[in-house]
Amino acid sequence: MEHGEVGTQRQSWFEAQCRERGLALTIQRRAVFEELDGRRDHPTADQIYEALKRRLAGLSRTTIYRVLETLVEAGFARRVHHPDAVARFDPMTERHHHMVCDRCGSVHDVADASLPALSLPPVVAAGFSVRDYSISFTGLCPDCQPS
Amino acid sequence: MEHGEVGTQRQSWFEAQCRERGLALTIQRRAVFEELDGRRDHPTADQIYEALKRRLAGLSRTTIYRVLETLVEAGFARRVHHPDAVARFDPMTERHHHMVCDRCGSVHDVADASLPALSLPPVVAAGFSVRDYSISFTGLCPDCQPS
DNA sequence: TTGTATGCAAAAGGTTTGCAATGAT
DNA sequence: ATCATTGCAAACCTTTTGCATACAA
Repeated sequence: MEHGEVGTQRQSWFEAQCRERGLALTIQRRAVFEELDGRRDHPTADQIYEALKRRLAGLSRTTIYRVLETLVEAGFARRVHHPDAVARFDPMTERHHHMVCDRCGSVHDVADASLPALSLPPVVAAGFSVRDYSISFTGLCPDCQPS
Repeated sequence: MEHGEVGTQRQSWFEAQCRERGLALTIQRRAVFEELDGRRDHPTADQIYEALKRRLAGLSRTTIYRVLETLVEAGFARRVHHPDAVARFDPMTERHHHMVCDRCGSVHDVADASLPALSLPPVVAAGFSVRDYSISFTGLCPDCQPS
């Protein structure tokens, strides 16, 4: 399953995956996955919560934290590497890169096409096993450009 | 001034830089810089505090946060991009890369020599100005290898 | 002496935990 | 019916802020 599929397809895939792994399909899990998957802004737990609380009566922040943790453990999402002290989440689990704004902290996906074809061999330093890598570009986003 | 110089040389350089910029040379600033500069483990503010509190009677956590902020603003240190929700600091301001352990979160410097010579042209996507980049390798550190 | 930096206390965020109730299978 | 998951409340941890004091220049 790749990103770029329409929402319902991704959602069906998510549900099938959960059933396969014995993860209960709760309304909350469906909603958090759907919300995260539909965003490209690498939201925080609180942003997910704010986006869903109207729709899901009685929704708790605690649940958001726990569901996000579950999604990460199960490989449906990743934590974004970020300089600020707030956890941000990314629904893209395939290798890709980020542009992080030094001023506002926003995170943007970097289109692979704009990058030179990188095929970095994993660095196997003494005792490390390397699974993947990700490049963080730093600088200023469009909104933070000095005028 | 490059990393790898002996401590006292770095310290003199730091003090000269502060004078040049009109930054007051307090005992706390000296101590935080010295402590951070002497570590390769990308410590949190609290780890710096714990390391210094015996030596500096009455030292406050608040000061550590403020001094680290000052060091970052002045270009003496950087915030490390990290998936956890705690700020980590790095005394190496030159371009370099990291290996982040998926399990324990530890951050290790990746020796440039073990990397293919990268000379990535900055990605200038629509409206972004790119200042630098850093590669995060992910996987397991020696301590977290499955036996 | 002047103004910046520190320490304290308190507040503000962000995240985690215990436990009872709910809900998915 | 059973076990996992949720919601609540409270705790915990990290970071920030206001203000008076202390200290570097």
